[in-house]
Amino acid sequence: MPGLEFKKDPVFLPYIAGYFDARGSFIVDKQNNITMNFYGNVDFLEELNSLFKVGSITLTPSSAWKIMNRDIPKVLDNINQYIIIKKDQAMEIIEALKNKDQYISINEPPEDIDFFDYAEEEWLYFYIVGYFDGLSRWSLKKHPKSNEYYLQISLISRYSDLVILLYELFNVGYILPYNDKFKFMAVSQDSLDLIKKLEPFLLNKKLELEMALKFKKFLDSGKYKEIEKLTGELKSSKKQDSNTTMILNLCEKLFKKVTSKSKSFEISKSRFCQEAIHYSYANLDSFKITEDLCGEEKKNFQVAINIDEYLEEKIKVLSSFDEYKSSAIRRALTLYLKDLEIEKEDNELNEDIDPLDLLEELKKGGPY
DNA sequence: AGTCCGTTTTAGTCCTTACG
DNA sequence: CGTAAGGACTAAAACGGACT
Repeated sequence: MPGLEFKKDPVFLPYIAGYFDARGSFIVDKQNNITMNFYGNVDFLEELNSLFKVGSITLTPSSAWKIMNRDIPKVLDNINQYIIIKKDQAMEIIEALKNKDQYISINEPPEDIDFFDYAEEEWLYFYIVGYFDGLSRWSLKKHPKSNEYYLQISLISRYSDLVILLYELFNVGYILPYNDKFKFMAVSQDSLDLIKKLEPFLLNKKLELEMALKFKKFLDSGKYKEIEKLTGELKSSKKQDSNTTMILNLCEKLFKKVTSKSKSFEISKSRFCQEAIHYSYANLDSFKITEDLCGEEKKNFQVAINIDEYLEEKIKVLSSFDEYKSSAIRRALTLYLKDLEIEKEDNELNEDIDPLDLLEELKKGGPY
């Protein structure tokens, strides 16, 4: 079978449709602007961009090819007939662009889709390859007991049919339940067999493929030191250049407090956490004796905090009393919340301080 | 094998700004 | 002055290693 090329042909277009179903999205904003997004490897996205000659590439926070409004049909008309998961959305968008509808509503894709309905279609194979090229994850691992190295390729999807088709088409791996989804897994020999079959068709996972082939070569010749090096390279290549956002896990109790406080101050949760870090840094003695409010509770709630270099430094200092950055920040939040309560009581007694001024000050920069 | 949780990566939305 | 590019922000999903 011939390989895939960036061409508007009946092999490539179903592939792109599969890719879009896996790693694409339609977004309609408040001004009714429509955006069609593709996420993935920059080089791959740039190839797409130059093939269709519309849209633009953005690099932060993760690389994406964005096509807006009137440009969308130039891409969508090519692949619409092959789209399966986002079919309804695609039709909606096409209609809306034609009729210049006032309000566009995008519905979630169906919970369940019978992909075997398409089993007769010759293009389904390329659709699945595209889906795989978009959504699969590759990593080099070392078995903790036997110290054997292996390549692991996984793909998580809510559509069981799709996962089963992948498993049946390539005749490798196994399927596991993953929360309310399904996880296709191929490890060791299975994953090597899989990439051998898919090698000519992978356009987005070129880097991963290159790594995997190198890995196979080193494994065959027993060069384990080289494999170690490769594992490191793979990890660092995956790392984002500028990681300015950190995600903090909170228990429900603390999350609710942070949410309501930041709402009443009309600042973002991120900003509130920043304030807490600055505050704790300025009050180290009290910080040291403050407990993490979440303790052993499950930490299922997430808050995003934007980190600049100053904040980074302060977090480092705070977490030097603590095992983890996260628990240090949770303690900082606990302290800040407690002291805000006390401050509030004081202010009610002190008429010299205008609470509105205090709020303004907080919005500007807060008590560092 | 399965769970937990700190951390990283990906996805989705909003907002400012540049530009015609 | 409206539009869209692109960055900023938020949220969700997933990873990975520890532990059992």
